[in-house]
Amino acid sequence: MARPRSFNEQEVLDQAVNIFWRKGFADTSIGDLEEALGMGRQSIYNTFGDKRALFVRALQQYYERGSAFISATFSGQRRGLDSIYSYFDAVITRQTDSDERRGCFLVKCLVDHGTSDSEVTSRCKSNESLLVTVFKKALGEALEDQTVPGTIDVEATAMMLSTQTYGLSVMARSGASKKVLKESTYALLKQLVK
Amino acid sequence: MARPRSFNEQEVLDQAVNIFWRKGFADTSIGDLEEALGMGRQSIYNTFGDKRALFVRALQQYYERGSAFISATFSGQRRGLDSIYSYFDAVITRQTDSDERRGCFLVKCLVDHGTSDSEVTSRCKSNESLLVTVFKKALGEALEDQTVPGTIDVEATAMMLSTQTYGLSVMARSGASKKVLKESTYALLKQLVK
DNA sequence: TGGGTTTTGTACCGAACAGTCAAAAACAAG
DNA sequence: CTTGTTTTTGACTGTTCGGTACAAAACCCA
Repeated sequence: MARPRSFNEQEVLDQAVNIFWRKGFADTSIGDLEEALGMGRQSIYNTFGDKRALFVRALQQYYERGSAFISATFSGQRRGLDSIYSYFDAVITRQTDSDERRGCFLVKCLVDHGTSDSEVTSRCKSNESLLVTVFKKALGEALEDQTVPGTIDVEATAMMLSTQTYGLSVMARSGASKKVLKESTYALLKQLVK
Repeated sequence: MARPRSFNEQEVLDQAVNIFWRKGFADTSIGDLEEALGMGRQSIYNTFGDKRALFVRALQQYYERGSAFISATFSGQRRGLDSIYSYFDAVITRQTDSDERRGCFLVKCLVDHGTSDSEVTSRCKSNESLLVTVFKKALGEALEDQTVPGTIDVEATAMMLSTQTYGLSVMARSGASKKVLKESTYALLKQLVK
């Protein structure tokens, strides 16, 4: 009945994440978006509303993929300390495999917009609490398996591992190599082993 | 011989840090700076050159103060694990004592500008290597005192503690309370004790 | 092939931006 | 008080910004 769209919405949102990640929200102009998304100005406004709404959509897509990734990593065959190891391995690989997209987009948004932007903080909080939850689950399993000392504070340790995840993102952003990040992470996890 | 300045340069730079920290570089207009710094537009351009130069000066001042703070903390009477504990205590207090200035300005700049801005990254790198250096020194002392296991990898552990410092800054930015940050940090440091 | 609907390209708008210019104001020294 | 130097004030400029209006183009269905 009508002219079909010449773009795929999810692919476009991926490109939006890319450019917002690289330049930040304020420094990304509509012209930049036209070029990066490969669509005209009016199509952008038709599809997403305005620059801000497009940003939130992009952030949402990134968040959903990240959550799925976390859930998948912690619900495979691995359990306990193993799942924690493999999660950090995957995170480090993800965060160092591209020269431009270093770190975590959620961390960038969080640091960018601080506590004032509820659209940003709500997604970051959700991500964080998911992370704490899966860490607690894995630590609980490790306690069952007796691979960690029975004296650890599960809640605080899960928080600490989340903090380390944030730290890795900043480290990656500052250009740290995969090797350094892995050694640093192993130095942490080795201390956990019983 | 001439009209004296009506402002103190260091105080003005502090205010510049404040507003750049709160709004980010791109979102801070010259008008915002006039208001925050309490000086006219032409005075800003006379004194600092342009917006970018002012930003770099502000960053530099923040960096110098931070470095002095780190050096001071690790050259007091405390040594070994004690100095590491007191450093994290001080960091956590600094990063949570104000509702607006949460986290670390260097981390914000690093995440903001990524690896592309050499003026930013050089200061962050300097800060990071200073931190790694003092952590290594403290861990070396702890080894002498036999308060940590002889098996630890000093280099990797120092890196890991720096990563944790970055992580704390992001956590603080996301609104974590002083209590949570302390518990999380203690969960980490307790694992280090022999 | 032609009508109806949606997408797309182009031109455009007021606002806000970083930065400049010139004149006025404030001081120190004689 | 006058002179010389610097800071300050405020108006101004060209550019870029996010967003809009409108018409042309592309497509589906009949």
